[in-house]
Amino acid sequence: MKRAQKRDHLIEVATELFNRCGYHASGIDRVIAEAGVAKTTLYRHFRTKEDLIVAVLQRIDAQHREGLRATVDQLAHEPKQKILASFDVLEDWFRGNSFYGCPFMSAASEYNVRTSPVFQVVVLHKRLMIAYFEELARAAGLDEPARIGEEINLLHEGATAVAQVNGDPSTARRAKAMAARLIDAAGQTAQD
Amino acid sequence: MKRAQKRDHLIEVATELFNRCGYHASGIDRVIAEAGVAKTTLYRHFRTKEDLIVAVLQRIDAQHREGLRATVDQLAHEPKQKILASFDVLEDWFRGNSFYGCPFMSAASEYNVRTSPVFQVVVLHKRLMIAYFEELARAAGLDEPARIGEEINLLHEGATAVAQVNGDPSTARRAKAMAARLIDAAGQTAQD
DNA sequence: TTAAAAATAGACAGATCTGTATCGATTGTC
DNA sequence: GACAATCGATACAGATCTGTCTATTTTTAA
Repeated sequence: MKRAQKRDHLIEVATELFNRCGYHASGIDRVIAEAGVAKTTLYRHFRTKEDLIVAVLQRIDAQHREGLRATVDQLAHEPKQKILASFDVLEDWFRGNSFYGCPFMSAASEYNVRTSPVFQVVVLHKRLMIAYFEELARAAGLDEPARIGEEINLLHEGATAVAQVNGDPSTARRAKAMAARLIDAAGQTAQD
Repeated sequence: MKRAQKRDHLIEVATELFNRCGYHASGIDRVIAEAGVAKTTLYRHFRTKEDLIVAVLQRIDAQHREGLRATVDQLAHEPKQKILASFDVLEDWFRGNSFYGCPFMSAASEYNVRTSPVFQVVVLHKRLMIAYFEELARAAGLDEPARIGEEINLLHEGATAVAQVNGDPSTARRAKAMAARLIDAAGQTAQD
C-alpha cells in the first residue's frame, strides 16, 4: 500500500469509527488498531487528532455533495423533480447500515466553538448544501430561490435528526411530501 | 444546602457543562469543581456518570415540555395559533445565551446505541414532543393530526439543527412560516 | 544496487478519565 | 447536647487519552 493510499485508508477507518462511536469516544489507539497501522504512521499524516477529524469531514463533505448531485441527476431531469429526488437520496442514506445521524451535526455538538476548525468545516458544508438547493430552485424557475433553498435544507436537517432517533428511513418520504407541498405553493415566474 | 438541593444543583451545573462542552468532553472532575462539591457527594447521588447524564436529560425533558406548554398557552388561545407560537418559544431559546443545539440530539450522537439508557431517554422525549404537537393539531380540528404533529416536530428539529450551525435565531421564524403554509394547506373537518 | 524515505512495534511521558477508599469536619434530627 | 448521616478534601487504582521517541525493518526510487 502506497503512502497516499495509507492516508485514504486511515481517513476511511476513522470516518466509520467517528460516525459510529462519536469523536471524543473514539481514541487514536482504536483508529490505528482498526486501520492496522502504527501510531507513528498516523501522526506522520496528521499533526493532531483534530487535523484527522477535519480531514474526515472534508472527505465526507466532498463525497456527500458529489454523490447527491450525481444521484439526483440520474433520478430526475426536471429541476423541480431533482429537488424532490434529493429526498430519495436521503432515504437511501437512512436505509443503509452506516447511518448514525449527520456526522457534521455530531461534530458541531462535540466541538461547539465557532472558531474551532472542526466547526468551521461544518459551517462550510452546510452553506454548500444550501447553495446547491438554491441552485436547483433557481433552475426550476421558482420565486425566491434563496428562501426555497434554505427551506429544503431545513427539511433535510429535520428529517435526518428525526430518522436518527426513530430509526425509520421512511421519515425522508414524509419530508419529501412536505417539500412537494412547499414547492407547489411557491410562486413561479419566468421559465426558459 | 440540603441533600435534595445539592442533587438539583449538581444536575444544574452538569446540564450547563454538558450542553456547552459535550458529554464525553466534560469530566466528572470538572462537574464537581464547578459545583463546589466533593467527588464522594456526586457518587452518593449518582451511581455512575451515565446515571447523571440520564438525570440531566430527564430534567431538561420536563422543563422544556412544561415551559413550552406554559408559554404557548400564554402566547395564544386558539389551537392553530398555539402551533405557530411554539416556534416563537423556539426562537427565544435560540436567542438565549445558553443555546448550543438540542441536548437530546447531542446525547444521541455521543451515545449512539439504541439500548443505551441515554438514547432511550432521547427517544422518549422526542415521542412526547410529537405527542404534544399532535394534541395541538387535534385541538385545532386539523385532518390527520398525527401526521401534522410529526411534521411540526420535523420543522422544530430542522430549525434547531440549522440554528446551531448558522447561529441565527430568526431561523425559527422561517420554520414558523413553513408551518403556517403547512397548516393552511391541511384539511379541516369537524370543529367543536 | 544502494541510499533515502517511510513503515513497524512498542516503550514512554504526562495528563485525564471514572470510580473507590479513608478520615476528619460539619450538619440535621431527636 | 448526642448521635447518625452526610459532606469535604484528597489520595489512590487502573484505565485510557494524545502525542513523542527510539530502534528496527520494509519499501521506494534513482
